[in-house]
Amino acid sequence: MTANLSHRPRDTADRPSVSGRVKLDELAAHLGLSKSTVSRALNGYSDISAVTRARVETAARKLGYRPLSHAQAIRTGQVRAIAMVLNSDEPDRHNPFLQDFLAGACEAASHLDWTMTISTATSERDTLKVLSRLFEERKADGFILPRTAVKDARIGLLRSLGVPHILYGRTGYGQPNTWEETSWFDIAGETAMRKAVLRLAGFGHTRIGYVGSDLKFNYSHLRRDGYAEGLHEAGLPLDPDLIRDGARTRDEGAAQAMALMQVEQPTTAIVFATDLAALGFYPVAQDLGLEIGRDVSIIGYDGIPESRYARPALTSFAVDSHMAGQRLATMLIRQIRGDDPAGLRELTEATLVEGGSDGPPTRTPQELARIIQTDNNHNRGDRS
Amino acid sequence: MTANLSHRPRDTADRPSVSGRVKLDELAAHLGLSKSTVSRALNGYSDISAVTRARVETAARKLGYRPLSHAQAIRTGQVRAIAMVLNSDEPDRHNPFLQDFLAGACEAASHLDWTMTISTATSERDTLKVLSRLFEERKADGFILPRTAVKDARIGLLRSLGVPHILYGRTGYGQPNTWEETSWFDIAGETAMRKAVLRLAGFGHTRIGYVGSDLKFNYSHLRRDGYAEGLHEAGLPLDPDLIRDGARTRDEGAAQAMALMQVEQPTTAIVFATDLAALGFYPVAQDLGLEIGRDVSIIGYDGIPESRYARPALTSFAVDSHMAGQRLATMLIRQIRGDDPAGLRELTEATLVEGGSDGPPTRTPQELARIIQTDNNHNRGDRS
DNA sequence: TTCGTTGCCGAAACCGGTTTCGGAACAAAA
DNA sequence: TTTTGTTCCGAAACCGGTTTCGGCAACGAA
Repeated sequence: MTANLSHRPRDTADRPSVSGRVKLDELAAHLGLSKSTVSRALNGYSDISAVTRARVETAARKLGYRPLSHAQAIRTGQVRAIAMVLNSDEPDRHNPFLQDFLAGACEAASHLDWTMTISTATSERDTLKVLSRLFEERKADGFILPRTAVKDARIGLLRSLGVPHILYGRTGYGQPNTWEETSWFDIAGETAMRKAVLRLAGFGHTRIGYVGSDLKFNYSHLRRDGYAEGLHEAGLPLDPDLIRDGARTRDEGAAQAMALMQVEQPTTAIVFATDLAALGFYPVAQDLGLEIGRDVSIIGYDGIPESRYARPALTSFAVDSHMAGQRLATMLIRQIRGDDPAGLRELTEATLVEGGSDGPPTRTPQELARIIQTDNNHNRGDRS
Repeated sequence: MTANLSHRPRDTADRPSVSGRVKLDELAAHLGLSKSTVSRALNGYSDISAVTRARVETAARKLGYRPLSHAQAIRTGQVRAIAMVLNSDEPDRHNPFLQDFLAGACEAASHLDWTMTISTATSERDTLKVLSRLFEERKADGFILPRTAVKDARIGLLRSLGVPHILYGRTGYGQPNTWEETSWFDIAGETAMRKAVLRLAGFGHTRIGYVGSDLKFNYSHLRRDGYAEGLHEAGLPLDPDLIRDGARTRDEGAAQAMALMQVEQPTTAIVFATDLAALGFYPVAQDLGLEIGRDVSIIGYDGIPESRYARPALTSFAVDSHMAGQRLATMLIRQIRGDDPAGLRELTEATLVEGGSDGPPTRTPQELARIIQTDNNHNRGDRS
């Protein structure tokens, strides 16, 4: 094996390197230029003549020259990579949108010749450690922070370290100006919730319940506000008993919805902060003897694919994860390149996707209560 | 605040650098050693005395020294990163397991102080380009190739480039020794399919259908073989009419299953190569007036979360994506570090998760045909 | 005492790019 | 003709590590 090596002729500069890769040296030698000139030509310096630049560029393309990113990084300090740390601790972590989101982010990053590195953590504290390590080793130049919390330790850490970052979601609910200089991208869940209430009120519903999500996340507060605002606009009273929070999963959504229905005056409609919680309501409704879309109307939020396959299909406000990933990646890269973080903010809206899960009320709360009472006795213990 | 700085004596090497980061130089100066000694001490060279090594290690820990990965890479040629390119073109790309898989892979990688970079492509050709770029710029030292096809262009490319890679799934079905020197990790879908048939046969079914997946993927062939083998072991005849291939999505699964039922002699049980296809059967069964688990038995494969929430819950062979990611990452890193690829192979099995979707047959094919005939007329055109 | 060894460390080259700086060539102004 | 600018490029420093190589002590053996 090694015998080959000793027999090999002494290499001259023009010959492609052993590894097959063309190096800057070799490209320069091929062109009869110095490597500094070639480098500057490729990086758009203005002290290179137009003809030389053109020559260099065509030669680079022809020889397939591709600079090693880490070799560039050692001088420039940038690895041209952004990162995201997922918390695999969450109970609702089975996010079917992850691939869409990543596709959007990677697409945008690739387009600018950047890459995306991801990592996972098993807790909030672990997340901070992973973020630190990733940046200290310069595996990434900046971070996308998904699932922002009301009080989010990640933001403080990265800000104190001076590391570029962008939030997917706002933060600091109730503490104005907390995210003064932070850039973010978000989808206005509050607007969707407001519209959901108005839609239901437009159908004629007057008792509209709300099942919210984990209040540690910022979006939960905003969506609840949107629900309240919708009621206000519709001229309906805000009844605290109709608000149930903390439904993170399907089962928790089912439990909270159940709590709204098994009372003297059940709601005729429910707005869910997440599709997952809304989907949890389907078996519950069946057990209670209620037909979704007729006896009781529900609206969800997220637009997860499963909601399209529920029967009836769930009316929901769909989020464009692909676009979110794309915007976040481009905005983050722009920030790393020097843009002012405060200027990098965007708020978009979810789009309503109509299903068959909502419509005009067909029952009064009293009638619902009666159905639930009788039917619940029948089916009790029927399920595991 | 900054006043402190100006009063400070002209800096000797001991002071931490401006950026806050401790560099190897500074660590060495702090210790009164040369940086080469410190580097060798940290990298486990044998020509460093035990006491010196210990001193270096504690100092490094205390000062929080963390080498820049790209600075190391320039000399070592390794960036300590593995990558995976997802094809976001697939119709069944909404993989709820992605996060589990990534978590497993990242966990294993982090444990060895490696990282994971991901990218997406929009077609098969695009995938090849992305792989090339990623490796040429040395964004990664090796690749995990998910969703192996029977004829997989990615493998040829990476092999010809001499790039380390590992397959998630086998390849080269029908062409023995194609993947001679390639390392892979896979879950024996064929075994699961065989067991599924035997389970159904054990229940007393004699007409067992099969709905397979896209034959361009290697696993589709293996699973179909497993189905055939199961029939053989059970002493049942293999009827080509009971085999339907190419169901990539829910809807396609529904269509193929429908084709198995709307005949003179419907099957009393169906084995699905994927849960997604099996879930597509639920509304179909309802339309046909059949109760899943009684009138017709079905078994799926994958163990996606939705199958737990179907009613009745889908009996399925569950795949441990987290483990898969973990094994693939560790095996790939081991390969990059010099292990023989041919020795790095693993085959595990999926685990049966019982739901209520299968059981002893309660109808003969003739009875099923009659039910379907009448009920189908009733419900025709009932759905959008 | 002398001559290898061996253990341990420092100096310097090296990796593949980027960036600074100075200077040659040439044109325009004095 | 000399001076002053421009334009454009090469030499060399530089980034922060890793690796090679040689040398100095200390030690044991002759």
